[in-house]
Amino acid sequence: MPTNKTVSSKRAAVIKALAHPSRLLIAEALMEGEMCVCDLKELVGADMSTVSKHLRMMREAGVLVSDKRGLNIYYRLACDCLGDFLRCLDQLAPKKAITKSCC
Amino acid sequence: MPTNKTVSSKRAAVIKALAHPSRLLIAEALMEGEMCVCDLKELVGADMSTVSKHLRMMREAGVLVSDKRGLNIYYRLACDCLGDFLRCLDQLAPKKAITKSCC
DNA sequence: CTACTATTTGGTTATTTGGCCAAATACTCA
DNA sequence: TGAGTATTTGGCCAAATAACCAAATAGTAG
Repeated sequence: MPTNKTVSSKRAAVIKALAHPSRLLIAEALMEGEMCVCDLKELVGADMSTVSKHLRMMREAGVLVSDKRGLNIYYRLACDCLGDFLRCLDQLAPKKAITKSCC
Repeated sequence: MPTNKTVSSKRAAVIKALAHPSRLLIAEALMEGEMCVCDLKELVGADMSTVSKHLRMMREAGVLVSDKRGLNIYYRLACDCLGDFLRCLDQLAPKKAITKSCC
């Protein structure tokens, strides 16, 4: 039986695949529909090799699925739960200090 | 107006706060209710200073809220959307290879 | 005030990450 | 076959991360 720590590690690896500005930008764009690497390169504005490595990481984590058609490789999201999660996160307010229970 | 990239960066910073085995373990534990640092130290099994730094990061990202009572500082989750998201992620299957469209 | 407890902060180190460039693959089309 | 296009891989370097230990801080209780 898997321990709590094992489960958390696996989940964290998936979450890490989304925890980078460029990778999240890619995931957000793919919520609208599939895109090829060259489109994503334009979107991110980085070297194609860099984008390719991000995509590989996301694919290996199970977040993305790829599909080769013609000259291009198209990527799309493997799950549809991202939107709800992001909407929820957007409501959070970053804090710097420790909140005291009283005032 | 914020650009897509700016939005993604802010969101990614929040997600990053969850993208570490120990930090996710902490977040999962806090889904059951608040805990103090010393409890979380036992849970994670790392040096208290290490745990404290993880907690600080999560708090600054807005994921956790802290609350000092008596000698202890209690942490709890700032949002309740984690459970649904994790259930969704658990359905993903990590892949190594690029999937061909045909067979 | 002093000792004690819980937590945070600072310093150091080893590891991981993310970026670019250049080269290698893989595949299509003429 | 050979050129051309799309993508991945390998190498390298700078920067960020995460761990521990030791020391500082804040607050409580005697």
